[in-house]
Amino acid sequence: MNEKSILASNASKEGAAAPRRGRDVHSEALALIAAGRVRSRSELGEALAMAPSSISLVVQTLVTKGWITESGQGPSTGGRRPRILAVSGESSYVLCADMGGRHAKIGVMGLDGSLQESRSIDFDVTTGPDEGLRVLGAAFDSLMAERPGRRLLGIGVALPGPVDVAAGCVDSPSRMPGWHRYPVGATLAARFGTGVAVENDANAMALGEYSERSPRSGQMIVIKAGTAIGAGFIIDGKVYHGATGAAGDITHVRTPAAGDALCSCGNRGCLETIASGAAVVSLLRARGLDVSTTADVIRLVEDADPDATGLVRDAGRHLGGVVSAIVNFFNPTAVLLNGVLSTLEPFVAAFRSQLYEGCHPLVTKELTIAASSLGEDAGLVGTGRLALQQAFENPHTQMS
Amino acid sequence: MNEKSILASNASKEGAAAPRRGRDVHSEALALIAAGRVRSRSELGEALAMAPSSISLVVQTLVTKGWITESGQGPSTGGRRPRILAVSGESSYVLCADMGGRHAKIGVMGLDGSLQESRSIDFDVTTGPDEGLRVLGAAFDSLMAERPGRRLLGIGVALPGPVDVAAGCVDSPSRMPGWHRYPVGATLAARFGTGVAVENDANAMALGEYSERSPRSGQMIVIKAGTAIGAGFIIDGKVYHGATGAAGDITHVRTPAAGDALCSCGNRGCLETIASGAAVVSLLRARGLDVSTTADVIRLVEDADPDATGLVRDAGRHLGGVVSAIVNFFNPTAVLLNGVLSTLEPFVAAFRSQLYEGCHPLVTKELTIAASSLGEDAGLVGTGRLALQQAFENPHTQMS
DNA sequence: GAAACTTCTTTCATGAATGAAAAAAGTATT
DNA sequence: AATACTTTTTTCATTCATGAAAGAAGTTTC
Repeated sequence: MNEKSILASNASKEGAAAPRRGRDVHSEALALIAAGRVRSRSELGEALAMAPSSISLVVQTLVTKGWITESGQGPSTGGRRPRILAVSGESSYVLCADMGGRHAKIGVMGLDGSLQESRSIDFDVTTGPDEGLRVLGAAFDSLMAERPGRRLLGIGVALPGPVDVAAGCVDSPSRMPGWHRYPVGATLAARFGTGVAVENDANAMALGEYSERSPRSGQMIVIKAGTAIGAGFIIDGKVYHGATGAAGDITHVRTPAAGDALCSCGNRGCLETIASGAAVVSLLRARGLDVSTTADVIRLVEDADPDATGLVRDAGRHLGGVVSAIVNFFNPTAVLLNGVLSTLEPFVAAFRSQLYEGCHPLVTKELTIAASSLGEDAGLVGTGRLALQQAFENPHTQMS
Repeated sequence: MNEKSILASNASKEGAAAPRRGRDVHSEALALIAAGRVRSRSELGEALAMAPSSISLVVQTLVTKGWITESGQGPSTGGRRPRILAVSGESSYVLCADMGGRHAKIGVMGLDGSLQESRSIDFDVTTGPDEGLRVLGAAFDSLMAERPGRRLLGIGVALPGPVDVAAGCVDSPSRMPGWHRYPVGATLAARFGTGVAVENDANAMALGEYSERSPRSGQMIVIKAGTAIGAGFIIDGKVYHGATGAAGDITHVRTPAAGDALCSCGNRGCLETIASGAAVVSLLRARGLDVSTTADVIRLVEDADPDATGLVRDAGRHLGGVVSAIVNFFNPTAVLLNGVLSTLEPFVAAFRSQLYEGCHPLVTKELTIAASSLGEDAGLVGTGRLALQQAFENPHTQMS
């Protein structure tokens, strides 16, 4: 009964018949057109790998529903000229947020998937969900107030803890007092009247990076190396969540170099106690330096402080050691580094070298190891994409 | 033009209209029935996640084409009794082989996925592919001679090295002189006139274990701990191969306890040098004990030899340490142990305990950690399944 | 033993996507 | 400018899979 009902609820949706499984052609078409990746029906046909006849029907419904319009003709390439398609709801947008421990980034993404605005706000996760979501809601309000007459289609939020995506909440977070199973998604959905996608911050970051890569295929691991360490894993274009949604935990892997240092998780010897930004800070303080945040460490390394540079290099090495085991087993197409530490060359270099040394040649042969291309906006882009995906799916919010 | 033609050849097949992309429902249904994984229409519906009505039609065509028959009724579970489905080509079979370094196992699998026979043959991988495949071919011949009038539908072979599944050969194996890119699949296909599936031994083992588990879902990692160490990873019911087909390498992960021991891969500090059966053998010899094979070690441990037991326990612990990093990241539903070492309680106990200690509770909460249920036949069952899958796919060899 | 569920299977009208062919709108060639 | 080719889009009958509802065959409860 259990299994069956789950299957049923997945398979059958809203009474419509036979939507091609796991694929809403209309959403995809809309996204492609909005992103400017296709301009005519025939290009859309190629992009979606569908028959021209089907494309014709899809475009027809999109036009009659008022989502797209035909806007003139394009240049001929030796035959009939294509009729240019464009989204009509150009003014619609989604809101996205990437919450950290001490501050958050919020942004606005257009239907084409472009991040139209990105700003930082003060945000203290330790004040609890009520206050936290109040602050976030107010920030969203001001973004919306700056866009009168434009429609909000959805919201995406990334949180720095284990996220239950289906329930839209965090589960047993280690540094988010009061947030355990607090209905973040439902709260925001009620406040703004739209769908809300909730995801882990590292996963969102991974999705963001993935969506910006040119051959959008393969398996990708994205490591967030900041004050804390996180990782996200993309397979088949989707975030891999694992059996209990806890996949991507890398920060509490035991590593010998960590010795007996006590970790926030209660265990000893976790990677976090030696390779995270927070770890470097406390190691530097132990050496008598006056640092209190990861940003201080960044400054020191940029000023070529030998102690700081050495510790950062060590951090990169230890991270590389742990990741190499995963890469060996997992054989991904790319490993990307993000987070503030990834802006430091010594860190990246040590990470890379450790990865090449610790992995089988067959695995590193065609492996891309690189620093993020999106930088601080990666998480925002990821949550934006999630929000768009959710907005396009199902009970289609009729556009203006 | 290039892109277009590729897309076209993918999308449009043999004039038929709208086959659900990348999926032949009839083959899958047949496979499920033959494998004994479903016994009735309704079970088939759950397994394929299709509507009962569709299943009805699929079964109808399979029956009229003579591939399956209804054979009586099953037990009721509180309602109408299911009508049992079974393949009609009961006499057809596939051959399978699991090649090791010093010997091989070969077997016969029926259409229902049951291993009808399993025997060991002498086989020395170092004699090279020509001789090796001659020996294997002869062994297959005798299995076939014992089954006159029955049809061979396909062959599955597992090899102890990195396998290029698409090409049907091994690529840069470390202990298989002369086998590099030798066309194993093509050679056997030409000799026996059937399709041949070639897979890595650990992957085959993983698939075998997977196919015998009750809720056939989730992500599963299977570790082969024998003279060497290998691992296979199943996701969505399929072997995960990674970007270059090298996924599952666990034996060359660096582990600090290994120190500077030189590994066969040319590197130092690999897990293999301390946690494999071969490693235990050489460590015992260094202590002056008279052992030469992993089987000797097994005997010693069964006789409660303290040295051997201690080293085996260490091996389990080190393996557990490496696997815990992977499990943390990957959050699978199950981790299974196979290989001769997995028959030793001290080994399994140490592995388990290390895994529980080294993993985040959120990950181990619902994690199954167990010794294999299939034992030595796991690889054989896996290759048999692969052979069946291949046989069912494509130009359907019309059954008798 | 009749009524009330359950489970399994089929019937039927419908939606989604298709291929084939034609139409529409160009460009290039004579 | 008439003809021949290209490219883009639509029309139409057809196939695949579906949901809803009914039918078939049991079990459980009162």
